[in-house]
Amino acid sequence: MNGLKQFEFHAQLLNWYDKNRRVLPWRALAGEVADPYRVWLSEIMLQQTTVATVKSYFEKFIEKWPTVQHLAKADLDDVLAAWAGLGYYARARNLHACAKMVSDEYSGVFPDDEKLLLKLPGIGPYTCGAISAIAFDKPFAAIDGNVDRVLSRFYAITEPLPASKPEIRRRADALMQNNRAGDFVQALMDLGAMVCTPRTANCELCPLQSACQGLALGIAGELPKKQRKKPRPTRKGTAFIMLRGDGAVLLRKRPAKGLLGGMLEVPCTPWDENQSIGSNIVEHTFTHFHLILDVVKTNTIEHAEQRDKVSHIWVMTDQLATSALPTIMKKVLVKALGPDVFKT
DNA sequence: CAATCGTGGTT
DNA sequence: TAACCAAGATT
Repeated sequence: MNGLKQFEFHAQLLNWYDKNRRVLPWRALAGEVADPYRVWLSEIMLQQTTVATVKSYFEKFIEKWPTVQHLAKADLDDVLAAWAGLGYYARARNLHACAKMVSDEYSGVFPDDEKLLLKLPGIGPYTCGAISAIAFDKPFAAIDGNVDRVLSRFYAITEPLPASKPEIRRRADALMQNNRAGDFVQALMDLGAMVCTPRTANCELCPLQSACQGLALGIAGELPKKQRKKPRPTRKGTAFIMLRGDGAVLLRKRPAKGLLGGMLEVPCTPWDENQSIGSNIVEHTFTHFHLILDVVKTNTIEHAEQRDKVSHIWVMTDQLATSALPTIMKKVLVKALGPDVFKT
């Protein structure tokens, strides 16, 4: 970007954004400033999660809890139940904790100071920047996976992620201007989502093509470089289905933190790599391991009582659809009770 | 810094 | 089809 005439990155990208504006439930109309509550809620949901998946959850949350105060007053179990299926359940726990802090310490008004935003649970560097720019129109960068990719290509950054993060951060900060900060950060992400995509750079469609260093060097499609991820081990276990005479099924609550923290589960043996199991199985892939569970019906409660008795609860099967059950446990229950148990 | 933490879709 | 990816945060 040191040619005779500096490439107008900002203007070119915003022009493209205006012509390709996407309508999303949480996005304000042109010229309007968004509601910080909706921006925050959507940004938390969108962490490592696709737009298509988030839409229905966002609408459900807004309907159930129209303001941050409503959410603050909710029971965590209800928030977890509404979040069920969306994954990364620490987000739901932090969401609720953050709502309470905003409600109690900031009178229900999200602070527009980035240092204060960063202190709130679940708000890290990306989400802080996104809220600052989108909700408060402040010139703070919001660097997500899209921005990593777009800027790695535009500046031909060949150092692999995450080592290249500091350079990407410097580049992104340098691009921010006071004018239309929220639109600009969303435009950069939209460009990565719609044009400069992971497998295909689509440079012929890009408003930045004339100044893209990756394109000029013919390496845009190869960037950003990343280090390979470790292979996932396979763990196994047995899930015990216990049905009561009235049609209730025995569940238990998982510990408040860690994997599926605070969510409900069918009582299980521990999940180990060396368990031997039967053949009535369901499979599920988590971020860092693959799981195979054998689903066994039993009448003896001893299996469940090996661990914490206090957390066990009986749930009527017609209530399962609105319970805080993660996807793996829905698979287990469908395997044991049939697909109709989650029909509304 | 590297590991942990879900799920569904795409190639 | 196995790998990769998605508007990351936390420890």
